Amino acid sequence: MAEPSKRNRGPAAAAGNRRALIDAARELFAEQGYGVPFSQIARRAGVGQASLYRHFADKHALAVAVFDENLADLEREAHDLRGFLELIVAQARMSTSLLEVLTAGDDPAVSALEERLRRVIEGVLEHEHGHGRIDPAVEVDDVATAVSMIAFHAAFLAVDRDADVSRAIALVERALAPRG
Amino acid sequence: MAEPSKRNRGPAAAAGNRRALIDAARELFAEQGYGVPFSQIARRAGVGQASLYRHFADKHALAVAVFDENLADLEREAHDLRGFLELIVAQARMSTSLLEVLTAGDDPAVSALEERLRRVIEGVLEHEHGHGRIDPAVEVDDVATAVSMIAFHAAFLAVDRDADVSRAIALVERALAPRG
Amino acid sequence: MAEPSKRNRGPAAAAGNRRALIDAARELFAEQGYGVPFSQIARRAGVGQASLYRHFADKHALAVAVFDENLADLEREAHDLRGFLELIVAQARMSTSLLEVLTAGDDPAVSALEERLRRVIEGVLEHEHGHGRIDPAVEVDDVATAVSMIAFHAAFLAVDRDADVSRAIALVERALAPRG
Amino acid sequence: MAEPSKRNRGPAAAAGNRRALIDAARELFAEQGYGVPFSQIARRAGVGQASLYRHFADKHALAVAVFDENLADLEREAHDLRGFLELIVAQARMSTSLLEVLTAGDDPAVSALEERLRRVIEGVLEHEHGHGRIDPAVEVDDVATAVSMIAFHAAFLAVDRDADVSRAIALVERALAPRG
DNA sequence: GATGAATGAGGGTTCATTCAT
DNA sequence: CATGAATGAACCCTCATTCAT
Repeated sequence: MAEPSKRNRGPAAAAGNRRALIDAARELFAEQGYGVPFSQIARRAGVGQASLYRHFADKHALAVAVFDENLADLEREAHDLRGFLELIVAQARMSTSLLEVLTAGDDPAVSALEERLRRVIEGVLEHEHGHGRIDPAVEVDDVATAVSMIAFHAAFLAVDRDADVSRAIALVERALAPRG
Repeated sequence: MAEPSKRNRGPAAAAGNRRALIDAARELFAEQGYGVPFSQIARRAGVGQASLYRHFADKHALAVAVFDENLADLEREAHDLRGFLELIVAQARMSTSLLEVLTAGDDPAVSALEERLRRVIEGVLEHEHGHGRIDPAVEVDDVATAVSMIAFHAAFLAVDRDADVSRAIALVERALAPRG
Repeated sequence: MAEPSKRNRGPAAAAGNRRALIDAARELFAEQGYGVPFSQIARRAGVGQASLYRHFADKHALAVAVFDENLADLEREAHDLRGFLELIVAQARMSTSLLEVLTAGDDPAVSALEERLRRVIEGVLEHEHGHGRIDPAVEVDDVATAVSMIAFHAAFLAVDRDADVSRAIALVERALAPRG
Repeated sequence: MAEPSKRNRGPAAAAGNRRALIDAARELFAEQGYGVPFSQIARRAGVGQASLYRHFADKHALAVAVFDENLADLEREAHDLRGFLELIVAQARMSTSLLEVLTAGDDPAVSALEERLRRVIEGVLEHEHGHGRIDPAVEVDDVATAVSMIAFHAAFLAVDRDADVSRAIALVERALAPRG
């Protein structure tokens, strides 16, 4: 009675299932890395295994969906360089294992995400150029490279190394700073 | 007797087997990533599976052995900053999958390797301070962080993105350069 | 209203659905064998899965329906021995996978089909006895056995072995021919 | 103590395992058809699943091994036409599901088996031509076709239809008999 | 001490079937 | 009465690890 029983809640469950799957994937990728069993994601989401396959053809597709949400956060919240870098680092530390996924293969969905990331970087550059905190010669590709470096660094660090993260952010800021 | 067959060449083969295993592991990690089956490494080395276990308790131990040799190369060949960075990048691109292994867990063997890496960095710093290409305020930890960043970046890039690598090296050099 | 969409066209669609399902089943059994997923048959027919279940309780029932239509063709078109055998062979090569289904179990629906087949054979025998091309001692069961043999032979041959088929027909004709 | 325990009896078990697997396959193919789960064959043989894969890459390879033994029986025991046909029929009824396997694809191993079958047929033809029970014009291909027909017929019949089998043998004999 | 076959647990994937809409 | 998503059981296959020789 209390429990509406898990058995076939019908198509109405579809949207909720999708959300539960993405959330479960985000958690488990963070806890156990990208190698986490696909079946475990379904179990954590409280969803049948076949339903997982219906929503996401493979783990890659799930990773893309998680990254898509991360990117939406960036688009909404990142404006100045410092805030942008800190958000990137925070996301990388949460979604460690996604990074390796996004670099391999040439999924058009991934390319689209990269394009959106470049757009965010452009916004940051414009904002900072106005404030003189980034050298005028710095291009989008430079920042994109810096983002990649700092994200991987943060992702693969042991969890408790905040000092290292600050150091990395400082290095990037110095690399992009206006030159005498 | 007539045949010098593969079957049980006796203890004399031990050293050669160890070499063959490390070489096979290096190749296969590069070709197929860290996930390569243990059995395949033994086969490539031309060695029985149980012998692999005798020499290396698990894949982690093999990764450490490969990384140990990489470090020896660094100790022998790295002197100036540019050369050091280029060698780091080259190693990272060959032994991509090792990086993630080394960051997880706290194996004392890995800690020892990190200590040796710091020693190499110290040497580079001394060398460069004499030439004024690195800011005097830069510490070993700064370079260590930069190395981590650039190594991961190089490791996870698609194989043919040399331009990105150059850009990353330039960024690091700028971050470490003497400040006006 | 504007859209005559696929969604629930009401009871009127029932007959059309049945036809579409049988056609889809015939095609897919031919293309992929009897093992084709039930869901795929529904999709090819452009019908929901549950509707498939409403019309046919299981794959066996679908196979019977297809075979039923094959038999109607035989009843309509088969008169002389040669034409009969050629039609049998053609059907067997199209509906290969049905044969094994029909032989297993003792579905009364299948028995009814077998009875109809015997009736067709009787017609052929009468026709041929008049022309002296079949030995008077040949019984319906003899022809039924020959039909079974030639049908299986044709069904399991590689698709391009027409010579073998002709040879098989010739063998059957010789076996049934009047004896000196 | 009584039980030597199943756990890793070592390489010595290899030959015995191979035999057990072939025997189990023969039984299960007969009982449940070619669709029987691969895993079940391993269980029936009392062998780990991976060992099954070591010995036979797939079900097809197992079927070939079973058929290979059948053929050895034919080579040893078949001489006159009647005995040959009866043995073929008996084998087909035991190894029903193998027939469909052998007809699909173009495995060189299967081609070799077919060649051996032709050799057996040649022997039978020579033997019978001496006794005048087969028409001189009959070729190896004719008999091969007849064998295929009668084997499939026997294989797919319900188990208790001996009368049908006799009828089929009689038909083949008549088809091959000397003509007035 | 080296060998390589045996083991069985575990993950990926698919399918028949059910059921809320 | 049609729809199509949800379910979980079942199968295939691979792998790390052990152990008789």
